[in-house]
Amino acid sequence: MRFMTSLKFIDVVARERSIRKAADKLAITSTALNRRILQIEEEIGQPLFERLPGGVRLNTAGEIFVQHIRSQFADLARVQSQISDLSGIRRGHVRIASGADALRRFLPRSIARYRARHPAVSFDLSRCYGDDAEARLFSLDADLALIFAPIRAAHVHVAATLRQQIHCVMPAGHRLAACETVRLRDLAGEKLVLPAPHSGVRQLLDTGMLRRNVEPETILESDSFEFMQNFLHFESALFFQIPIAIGSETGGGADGFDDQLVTQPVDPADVPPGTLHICHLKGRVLPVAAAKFLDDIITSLRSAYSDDVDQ
Amino acid sequence: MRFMTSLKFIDVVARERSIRKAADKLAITSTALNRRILQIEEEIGQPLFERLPGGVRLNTAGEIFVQHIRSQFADLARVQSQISDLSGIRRGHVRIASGADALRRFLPRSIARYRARHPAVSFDLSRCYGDDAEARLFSLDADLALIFAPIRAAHVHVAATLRQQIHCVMPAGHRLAACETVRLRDLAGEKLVLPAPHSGVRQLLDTGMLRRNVEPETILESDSFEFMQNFLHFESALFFQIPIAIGSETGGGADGFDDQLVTQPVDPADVPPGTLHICHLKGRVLPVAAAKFLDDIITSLRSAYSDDVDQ
DNA sequence: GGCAAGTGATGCATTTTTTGCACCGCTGGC
DNA sequence: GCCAGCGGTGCAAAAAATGCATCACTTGCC
Repeated sequence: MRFMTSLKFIDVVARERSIRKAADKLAITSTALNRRILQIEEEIGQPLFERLPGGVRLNTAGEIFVQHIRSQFADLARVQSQISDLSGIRRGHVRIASGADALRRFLPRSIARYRARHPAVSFDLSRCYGDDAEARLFSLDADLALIFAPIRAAHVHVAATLRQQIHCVMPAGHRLAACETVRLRDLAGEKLVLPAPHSGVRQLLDTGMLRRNVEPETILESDSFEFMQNFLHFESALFFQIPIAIGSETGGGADGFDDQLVTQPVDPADVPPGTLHICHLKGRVLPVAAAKFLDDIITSLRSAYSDDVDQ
Repeated sequence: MRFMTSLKFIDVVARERSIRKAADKLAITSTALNRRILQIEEEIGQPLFERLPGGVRLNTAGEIFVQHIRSQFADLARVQSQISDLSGIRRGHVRIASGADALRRFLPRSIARYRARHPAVSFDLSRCYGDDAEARLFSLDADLALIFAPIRAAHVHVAATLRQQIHCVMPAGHRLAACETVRLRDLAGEKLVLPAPHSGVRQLLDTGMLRRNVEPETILESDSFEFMQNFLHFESALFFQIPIAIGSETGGGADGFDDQLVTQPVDPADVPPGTLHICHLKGRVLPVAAAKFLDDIITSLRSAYSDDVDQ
């Protein structure tokens, strides 16, 4: 897209906060890049960057303009995917910002199923936490976000939500495996592996523990499901997850999940269910591919979790 | 805006439906223009125009792309006005599509008042009827529209409405000038000058006449207020208008209005009040200047017509 | 204090891109 | 069957973008 290069350049300079670094990245000379920026600033009639000794930084006008540029790029992508759709083949690129929960089992399966029908659609998955995901939506670096945490930003539109009860994962044969639900008071004396402090699961747990006045024995903190899962092979402990991360939505719960581990729901009276939010930027028209994929995962969630899905 | 020229070119070609005509308008050679178009079509990966023996025409992909281009231009204008606003001076350009009613007295006064505060804002007024106005909003050739007619298009957002009773304009000393309201049955035997058939006033009148079974003696049809007004100096007749076209909102009703003419409201029992719609394209973020001017006219309408304004 | 390394800006020669001219092939109307 | 109008193309000239060398400046370090 030759007619967008100058704008792309400005976007990169804004991200790199340096003309020379951006020039390296764009494989041109810093002088060429510098002059393009000066030219556009002249056309706009105002500088877009503050010149600092160590580089450049967007000023207020620049912030506004770069936001405009990004929305133009996103809109152009939408237009292209819409045009490609005319020829019958759905082309496009869907960029998803997701927490580790949905990224683990749900999204791989969903994307594979979607791609089986539309092989010309490519995907971009980036794992990130709530605030990051919202920021990525806002900077138009992501089309969709799946966040297991409260939504704070006002400019995010929640297309669907999925209620998820926290589950406790333990070695098969653990004494708690027999109970129907796990109560927090049962955790006394158990060794716990907790998720990272900023994760949605952790925050729900913390609130519950505080309320029930339970002081857990935390032996580890990790934001890696794989790590926790494998750790339990060596030392008996408990960790926590939500069903969508375990992949039980295909039924059974065994489905490829570690044979040596079992999961039990934590009692909702102790820890209330959290909410997975599936969202995109408010007011934005999504590219065809992203919009259809969004439909796709909502219907697939509904078929798996029916009552727990809201729109 | 050098980085938008190629897009502007495509827009003009789409409007002119001819590369050569567009090239004339853009003051370049047809070959240069032709090649720019071919280049962009190649970058898009699909042709945007059908080549006909007598020129070119947008194909479906082109329609989508041109709509994108126009929204880009509108958005760029918004960004520029927003950036200019940072420096304290409000710059910008507001394009208004309006019926003759509001264009006559209300808009000149409103715009002059606005420009007194913001001299760097320029305006573009185009008189057009309901459907045209909606089309202009959609093709982003207008920011605001003031239409005294029902809104049909779904993509139009109505920011405010103003109820307006049809008034009857007659020579001073006319026998009906004494009545409080004009009933349709009083019009029997009167010579009428009716507004153009597609005008909102005319359609309300027609409905009322049909219902009351009144057969008016129509001696003229005109869509020009000036014509009708001056015609009454030579031949005694009646014509119809809404208050906003007469300019009575500043109080009194005389205010520069023809001394030899008086206005009387048509009885609402015979002809229901119509609605002036003040609208813009749904989902669009208006440039600062347009948004503020919109606020301006809504508050000025409210102070003049209070109860008849809805938002 | 001075030096080195980093930044953005600028003059000038070079390369790349765009433009204009002349011309082609084609279609529709007279 | 010709003619006017259309879009498309080869080639040379004009214009724009680029790269190199260099400047002015700030910061951190010795």
